[in-house]
Amino acid sequence: MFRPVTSKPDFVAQEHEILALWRDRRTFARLRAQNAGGPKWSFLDGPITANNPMGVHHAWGRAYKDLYQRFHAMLGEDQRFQNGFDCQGLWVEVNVERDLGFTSKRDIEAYGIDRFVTLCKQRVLTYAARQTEQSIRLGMWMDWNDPADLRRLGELLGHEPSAVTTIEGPDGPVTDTVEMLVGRLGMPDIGGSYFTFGNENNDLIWGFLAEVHRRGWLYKGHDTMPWCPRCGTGLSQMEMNEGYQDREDPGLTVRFPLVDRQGESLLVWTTTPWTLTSNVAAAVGPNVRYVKVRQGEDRFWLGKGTLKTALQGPFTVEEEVAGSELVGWRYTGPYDDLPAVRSAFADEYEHRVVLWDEVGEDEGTGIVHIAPGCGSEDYQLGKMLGLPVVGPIDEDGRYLDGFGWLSGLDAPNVAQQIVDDLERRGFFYHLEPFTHRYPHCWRCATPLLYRLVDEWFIAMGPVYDQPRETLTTEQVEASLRYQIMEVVDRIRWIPDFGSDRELDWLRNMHDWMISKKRYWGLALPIYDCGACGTIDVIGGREELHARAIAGWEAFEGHTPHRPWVDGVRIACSRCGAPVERIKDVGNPWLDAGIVPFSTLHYREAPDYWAQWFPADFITESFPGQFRNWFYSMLAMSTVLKRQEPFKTIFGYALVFGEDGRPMHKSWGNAIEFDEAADRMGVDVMRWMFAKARPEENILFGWHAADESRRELLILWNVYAFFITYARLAVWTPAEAAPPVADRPVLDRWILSRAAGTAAVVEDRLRDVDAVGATRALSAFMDGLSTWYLRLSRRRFSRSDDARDRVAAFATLHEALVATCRMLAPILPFLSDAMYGNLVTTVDGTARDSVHLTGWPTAELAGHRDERLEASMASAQGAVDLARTLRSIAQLKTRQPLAGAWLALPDRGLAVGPDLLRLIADEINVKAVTIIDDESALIERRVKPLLPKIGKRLGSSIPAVIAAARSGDVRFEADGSVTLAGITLAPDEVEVQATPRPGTAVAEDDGLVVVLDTALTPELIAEGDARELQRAIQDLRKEAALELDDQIDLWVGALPPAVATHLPSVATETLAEVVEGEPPAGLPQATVELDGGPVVIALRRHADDG
RNA sequence: GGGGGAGUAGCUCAAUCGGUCAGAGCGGCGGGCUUAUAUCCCGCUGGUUCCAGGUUCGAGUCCUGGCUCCCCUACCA
Repeated sequence: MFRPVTSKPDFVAQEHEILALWRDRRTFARLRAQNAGGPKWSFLDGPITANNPMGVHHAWGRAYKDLYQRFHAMLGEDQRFQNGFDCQGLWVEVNVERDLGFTSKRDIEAYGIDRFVTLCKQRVLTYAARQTEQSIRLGMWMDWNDPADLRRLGELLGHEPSAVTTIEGPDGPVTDTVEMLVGRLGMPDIGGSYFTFGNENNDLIWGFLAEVHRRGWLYKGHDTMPWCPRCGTGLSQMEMNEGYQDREDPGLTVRFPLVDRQGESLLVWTTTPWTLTSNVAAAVGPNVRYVKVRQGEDRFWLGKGTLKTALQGPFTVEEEVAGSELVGWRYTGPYDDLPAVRSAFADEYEHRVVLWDEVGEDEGTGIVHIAPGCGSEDYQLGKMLGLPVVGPIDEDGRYLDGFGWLSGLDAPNVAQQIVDDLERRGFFYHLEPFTHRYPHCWRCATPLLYRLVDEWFIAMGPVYDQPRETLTTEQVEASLRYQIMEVVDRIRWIPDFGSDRELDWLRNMHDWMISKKRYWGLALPIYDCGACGTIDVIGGREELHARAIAGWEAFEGHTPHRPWVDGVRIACSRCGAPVERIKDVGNPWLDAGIVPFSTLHYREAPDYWAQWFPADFITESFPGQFRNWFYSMLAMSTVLKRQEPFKTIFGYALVFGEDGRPMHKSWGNAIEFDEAADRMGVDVMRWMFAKARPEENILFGWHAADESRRELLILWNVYAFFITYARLAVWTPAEAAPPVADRPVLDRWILSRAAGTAAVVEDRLRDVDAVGATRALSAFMDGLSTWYLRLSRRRFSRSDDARDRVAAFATLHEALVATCRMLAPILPFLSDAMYGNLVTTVDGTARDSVHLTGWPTAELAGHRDERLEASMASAQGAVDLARTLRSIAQLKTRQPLAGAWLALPDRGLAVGPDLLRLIADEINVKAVTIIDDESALIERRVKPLLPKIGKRLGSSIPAVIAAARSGDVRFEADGSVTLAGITLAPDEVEVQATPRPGTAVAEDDGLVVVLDTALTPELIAEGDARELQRAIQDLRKEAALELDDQIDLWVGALPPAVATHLPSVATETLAEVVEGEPPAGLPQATVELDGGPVVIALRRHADDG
């Protein structure tokens, strides 16, 4: 017997029960064992940053991951399920700093890098544990560590990292120091999630960097780069994107007095007053005209096109020249007296005017302040012209020594002091706020500065100014970016615009800045010899050991992180001098990019790697990843193997609040994952996610969840109905049922629909189209509930025909089980809860989870009957039309009518007696008759199929359409038709029936229904009987009686014609009619019948008397 | 600043190769069915398909220009 089922399910509680079942029965482990050795489908998990609890935006992507892994598991495919965590990088550091109340890198160094790095590791372990729990709650089935183990390691790490401890692995216990166990997480002997801070991960990146160096693509760049003064680090091009914000800066116009032209000055505009200390030149444009203007005693030079905007007050133009005329003029800089400037200018340099193509007149004065120490374009220009460089600020954005009163001040905050100073010394001209887009640190929102730095880069190779297909092999060999593009071409991008985005990024990508002047991250294995300038790059831990000349003992036993690895020295490969590692750590996208190698055991098990590489599938949110994970994987895989790291990539957009804005705590539209899981349940969430169009942002909120839940409740109610009546009837699947071919048309229809849906959903999911899959599933569930079940209810509840009843139960059972299997990848909890009751409780030999069953397409295929499905669609259309007619005629569906007529479009459909009976029942008429186009009620109409004839007929189309509309048609013997003198072949038109004017009919796309609206006394009496029955059922419901309670019924005086129906009404309502007046106090009601009001009353029939 | 995409009902979105009447869901209003249903069905309401031109027998769809929004990209001083 099935377990009883409530009609008001608590999905959340049920999900927790299912989680417990999966755990107790080891369902996931059994699934993997079942599929072991099957065809491989390689999924690679993009690592989630283990730095905070998981958000609902993560849940969207992780729902996709789980959906497709479960689906492919149902196809019997063998998979890797390894979960991954991203661990290293500034985002973790920033949070640890915040916890400690630190404000600068000096705080970290004073605290101790070793303790700081340990805290970073602990934070990662803490949130890895938390995210693991949340992912389990989401229903994900992945290979990960017991969260308790991660927490224990984190705790031990804080106390005694070198203590030896033991952890349970898949093949037995593993013993090592705490620190090394943490470094070995995710390796085969320990199992579970991979962590990008792992030893193997770092080691393989070293190998990658050594290879890059071997090919000559690694270099140290001296340049001005965007710099975050709070984080004390440069930003790579990848990181620059998020942080552009509108910002108001001082728009300052200063005067640079000309040395050789007494009383004359250049006017120069800047939005970064702090860079004025570093001015070495003023640039003019070759195609810009310059004028000298007089204002009072002053003479100013500026671009002609900027006169109106740049100058304040009245002026007189005295002279006009080309930009080239100004070149070479010497001027006095505003900060020439500062010691740093004096020493930079020591070899006789003087400020002068230079020519630069980029100068324009859109903003400012047409004369550009050039400070090569404070801007990268300035730097390039300065390099070309041999200008001195004055770099004014340190890592924290403070002025260095040698800048007089400015030394020690925060550069971004000195604008007002500089203005005051310039004003006092006569350099000031005008100040006006200026709003522009300005880059900010993506991590801490601090406005960036441009700072002179040494950083490490991977060269991307030249960009050729020619179409890619015209490149020679030599050109491609010389340019990494084009090699990556070739790899991109071999990947399927979904949605397909992804490919263009990635190629666009690669075309515009500058050299990849991989260094960061921070603490927690990949230790770059670069050894830069101070003695001879040789650069050695170490390709792995073993190589480091072999080449170490000092410090190895102290390092041994530690993970390859700062500060421990910093103490190891090697001998320079050229001059033999002892060399230290550079202090920088690596760009964190290196960590994630190596994952297709490190997690697949590229180094220690090449055969295994070759089986799983490239991945068949990855999925991540598109925004951002083109230049991050996708890019780094592509770059590393191209360098190491010249091969695509994944074959298909599915991208999706962002999760927004229900109000269409990004989720933001202070806006009140943010929803935490845990809260969503507790209140809406994760299946509801997963259904929303699966239905959402991936290329659009999803608007996530409680109302959307309610809509989603309603859909699941429809299914649940079908299921609850089935269970209720199967229990009453004591039916189980063991009972022999008639062959499907012998079952009623509705049964054959719903099973055909199930078969068709399974095929469509499989096709859609294989094609990574969850939207298409959910649409097909929604349509199927709707048909199951509102058509199949609604029309079949009597067969379950009170059928006299035992054989028919068994057919109904068997059909609905099979349809529901098929539904569970089709829903399993999307709704793992609901589907398994229903399946458990539908199958496991009654069949001890069946698999005990829906997730262990295979995908059902093949099993259902025999049920498919597409012709029947099309005919049923017509029947449904006919019912809709009849309802419309009833509504217009104000005849309730309860009122029986004598008959209806039906005309079908000419589509070769067969609506046999079965379907006519079904339509008749549904619209409550005695009989439905098919009419043909000879009937007096309708006439034939021709619908020209425009897409077919349009090209052939051209301008005569309007006449053809007009003729078709007016019915001016000649039907030819061969089936062709003539309209407006033009003959159309049979396959160029569709012949439809349409109503002749003046009859009571409804029509839709050739389907015509005519309703006999005449009421006879017999029909009215029958309608009254139905009304009476409904009132009794209402009253039963009101009295809260059980479905199978017998009742005593009192009915007031009825007209004789209605009274004849009373016995059947009594049967329907399980009533025994009692004569006389009802006892007082019983539930009663008044029914408005055609013959007048009638009072009814009832009570539960006493069991024994 | 450069490049790309999108504008369809109050909201979220459909509309096949250019094809006859631009449709759903949600919302609102009215009605109906129902002892599976907090479901569902029917009807009504709601549209200058962003604007202006053009191509075509025919344009939501293609072309040109404009407006608005989004995304990508960018240190123009």
